[in-house]
Amino acid sequence: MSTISKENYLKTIFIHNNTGETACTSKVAHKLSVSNAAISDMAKKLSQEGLISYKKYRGMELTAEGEKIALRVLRRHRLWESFLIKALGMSWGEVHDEAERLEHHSSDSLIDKIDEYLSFPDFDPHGEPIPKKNGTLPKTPKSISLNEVQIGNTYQIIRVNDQNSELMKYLTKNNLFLNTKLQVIDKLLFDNSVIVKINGKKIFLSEKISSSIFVKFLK
Amino acid sequence: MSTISKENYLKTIFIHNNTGETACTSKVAHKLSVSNAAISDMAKKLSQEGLISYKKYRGMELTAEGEKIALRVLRRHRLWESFLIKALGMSWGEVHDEAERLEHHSSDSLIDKIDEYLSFPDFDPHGEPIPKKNGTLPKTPKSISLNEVQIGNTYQIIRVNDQNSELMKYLTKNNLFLNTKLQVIDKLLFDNSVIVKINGKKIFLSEKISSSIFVKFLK
DNA sequence: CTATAAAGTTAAGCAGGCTTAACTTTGCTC
DNA sequence: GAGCAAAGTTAAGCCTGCTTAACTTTATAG
Repeated sequence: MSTISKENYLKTIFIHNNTGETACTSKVAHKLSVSNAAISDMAKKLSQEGLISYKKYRGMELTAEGEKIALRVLRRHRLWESFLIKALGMSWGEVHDEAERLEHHSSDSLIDKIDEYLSFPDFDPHGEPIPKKNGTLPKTPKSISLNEVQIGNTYQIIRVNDQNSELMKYLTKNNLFLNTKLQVIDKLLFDNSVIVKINGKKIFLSEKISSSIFVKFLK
Repeated sequence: MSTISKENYLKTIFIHNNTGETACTSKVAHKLSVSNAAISDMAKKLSQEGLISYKKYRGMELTAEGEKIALRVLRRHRLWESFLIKALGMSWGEVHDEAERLEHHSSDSLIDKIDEYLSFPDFDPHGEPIPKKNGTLPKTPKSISLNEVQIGNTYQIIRVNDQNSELMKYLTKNNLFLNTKLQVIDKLLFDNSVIVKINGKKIFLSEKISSSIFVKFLK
């Protein structure tokens, strides 16, 4: 049986796998705010159910079956976020936590109605691809993190990491939105922070923040 | 702490209390699809938390504190139902089960946004009053059950009991909506069923169904 | 007033999803 | 390749919300 907890484990493992790495115990534990022991425990169960492949001390990877569930949860999450912003005028910073709960408590029929309401979008308001009903994931345009940009160039924000409500609120407060254009003024090597100019205004971005913002090169 | 399970117990007790009776173990158990033992168990806990008053073998009644929580859940449920119908075009029969889950997983802020979207309605699509943010309940117009009507008279449906998705689907299929006008053709005393005419068409309604439909006298 | 059925309660136990504490494995440094 | 810190695992146990089975209370019929 796929419970709320299991859905969250699978979703988190998917996101880790998706960056190329096998999901390791402590990272998943940190993300889910549970102990490492809880991960080992659940890894056994998910493995037995055929949802992940798991070798002790070697991290976790989703099976096709597990990925299917993860994508279904991700679809729900991203559609809910999109819907709450579009239909109810909620803000970037509010919707993540809300969607984090709603994603586990909506019927397929409801999710499909939301999808239809939004005209079957490919991307959510953070620029993340929304898994389709059939399980496919729209192709994400190439992007680099704001950590890796070059001084003097101009870029456009095409994706932000939707992992943290506080971060979202901070971005909103500083006029950092999807599609915002920015010029790189300076990079401070000793702390990996970046200084950018948006609409003529200089903004300082710490490594933590800039690494959550993904851009494409403009000029 | 108020958990999902406790919210459901309180909501169910409220609905029973609201009809005038103290909520008895077996009725609440039946409604929640759990054993009587589970009710006794939970009654102790809710009582200890000051949410209900409970004397063994004597049923349960909400305290002011418990009623506050119950009304908050009811508000969420009825606003969600209204919203799903209005914003997403879902049907009477679909929304109950959906709202039954969503009511436990929405922030106050989200619920208030839904309330605003709907222009702060007093009644939901079943004619049930929607508790206000401040905990007050809009006054319900006087109504009688379709069981108690008199042959020959004409009535208008002003409320239906939203307890069962299957019932809702049945009503929809038979053109029984809120505000529908109907004429009472006959009542069969031996099984308490009723025969009514709607738009010139005769419809047979069993006791179970007619007792869930509430009407006001027209002529 | 008593017998009895119905309703309610208690006790023991289970499953899920955690925790902490103790232990094991890994992999890196020297 | 020995030693050690970090990462991971196991074991025991807790809490919630249920279950079933056995028992108690209540209400009612005669």
